[in-house]
Amino acid sequence: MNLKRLLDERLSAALTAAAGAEAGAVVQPAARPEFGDYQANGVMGAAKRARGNPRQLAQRVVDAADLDGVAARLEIAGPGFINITVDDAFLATRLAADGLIEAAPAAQTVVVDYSSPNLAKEMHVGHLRSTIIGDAVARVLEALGHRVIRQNHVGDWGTQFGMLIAFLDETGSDSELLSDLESFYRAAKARFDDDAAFAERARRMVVGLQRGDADIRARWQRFIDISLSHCQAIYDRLGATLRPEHVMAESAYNDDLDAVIADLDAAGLLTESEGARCVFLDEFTGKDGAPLPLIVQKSDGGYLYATTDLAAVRHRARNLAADRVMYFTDARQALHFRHMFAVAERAGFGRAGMTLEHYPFGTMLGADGKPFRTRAGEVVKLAELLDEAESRALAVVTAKNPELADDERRAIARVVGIGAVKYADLSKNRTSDYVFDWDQMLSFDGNTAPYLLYAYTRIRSVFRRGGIDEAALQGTVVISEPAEHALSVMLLRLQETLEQVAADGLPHYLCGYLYELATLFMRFYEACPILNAEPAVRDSRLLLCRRTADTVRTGLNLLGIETVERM
RNA sequence: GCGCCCGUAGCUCAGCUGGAUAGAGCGUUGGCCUCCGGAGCCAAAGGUCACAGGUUCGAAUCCUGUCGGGCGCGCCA
Repeated sequence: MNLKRLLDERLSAALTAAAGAEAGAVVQPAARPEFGDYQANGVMGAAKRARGNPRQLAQRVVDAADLDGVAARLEIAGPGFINITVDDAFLATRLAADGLIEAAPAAQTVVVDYSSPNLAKEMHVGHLRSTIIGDAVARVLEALGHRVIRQNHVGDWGTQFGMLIAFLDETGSDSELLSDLESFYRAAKARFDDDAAFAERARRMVVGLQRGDADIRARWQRFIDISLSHCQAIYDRLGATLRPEHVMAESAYNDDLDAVIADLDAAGLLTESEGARCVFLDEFTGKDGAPLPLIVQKSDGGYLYATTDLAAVRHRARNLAADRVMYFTDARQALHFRHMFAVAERAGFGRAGMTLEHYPFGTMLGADGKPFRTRAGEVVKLAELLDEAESRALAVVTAKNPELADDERRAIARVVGIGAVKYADLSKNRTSDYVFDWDQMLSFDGNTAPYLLYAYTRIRSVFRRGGIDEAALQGTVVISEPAEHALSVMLLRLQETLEQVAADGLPHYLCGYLYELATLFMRFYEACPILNAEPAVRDSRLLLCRRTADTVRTGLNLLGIETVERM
């Protein structure tokens, strides 16, 4: 149940009746514990509009509000706030009756476009954010009952692939070099720059590729398959839900591009400029106020990423019947997407009610504030980043728990290390750049994956130590201590949090929620004996433990992070 | 030149459609294991929310300007 929405609806109805005009109660989580659990801030504004006294209006709202059995107390405070304390019996009932997550009000078909690496090179840290943020949002949308269609718009087309195919010819597809696409690319580039004959072969490959030459296409496909298998290995390690069937490569739109141009032409949007075919919209200008084109066909006849992106919009509307398309890409592409969305709309590539939404994020920086690189100044490969995360985590786990068996420590280190990297990224809101810092993310304190995993293992430990069969626990929670009340309210706030994540595409709301939940659990744990409590209290507290564990595990899983039973 | 994003504690970050005394973690200082895991809990110190105006009952949040940083602006993606 979305408790926040329930309170908001009931209080808004009362406020509208009392004020004689449509008004929202504006319910939010309370800013401070002494204000209760939630607060309604809408009375002051409504009173202002009605030229009434806010405290008197607040009193009428409190009198009229239909919250019997939901709120234990409604208190008017300050200039006209209504502070809401949720009823303990109500909390107990909901915790017993409700599942963790329920379907959101209106189910949609949502296309989530994320990861989208360039297959010419190996995945590097620049691909991390798109992959894990997009994946987390996709999972949350699914959990809320939406139909999610993942689209991995990989780059597999263009001039650089001619060079790579030519080089593949020389080295063979079982080449050692291919295990490291980054060096393969560099070696190919060196050949291209140094050897005119090779460069000529590379150019012929490009032409053949575009013309659909079967032999060249087959060789291209071989390279793509190898590169994609590298990506899949990374996805599997990262615990991303992306699978081969989600790949919808640029090349897949190849046959649609002529039609895109024709459609743009038919809509009267096409203009030729300096030999290229462009779309000019009045609201887009570039340097010195000159009209900014969206170039859809180069002067040599070749198509561009804008063309492919437009074809993708068309496909997502017509064939996938999307209601909402979410793009998770680098913030530097913001202008491109705004531009492309506007053109798509003018051209009628969308469908009624379908929204195109860009979710940008910034560059990953090193501790020095410069783009995150190796000491040698090279981009950091994702595979190497994950190796380091696991080895650092293993060192910490070994230091903390040397008595654990070697293979168990490795298993824990994998979950903790990968989880720490993902969580460090997911927990930040920044649409601008963010600082990647090993020490911070593996410090195992504060708002980090290790802290949450630790909280989880402590709960599991209670069940282990007590020899409790958690599945057999019965009855309802009985709330007596403040720490139990605070924990219970927070447990019920998962739903509103997930709906917020789905609405805004910001997984850090979920991170913040889980951190608060874990903190409240730790307080409860310190304040309230569990196994040593008298039987009725003990069972109630065990129920709270079980629900907390389920919530933390579910929340972490929605972020694409696994849990461990001990660490 | 124009546009987008950003500027919150020494550092890394929260702050949800404008709400009450701007919150966490790290670091610093000081407490807490006769009790379910001390990778924990409690407390203290630390802020002209870049700056200046404006809007209003109320501004970190909205508007304008200034300063500072990042990024983008025709055939790469």
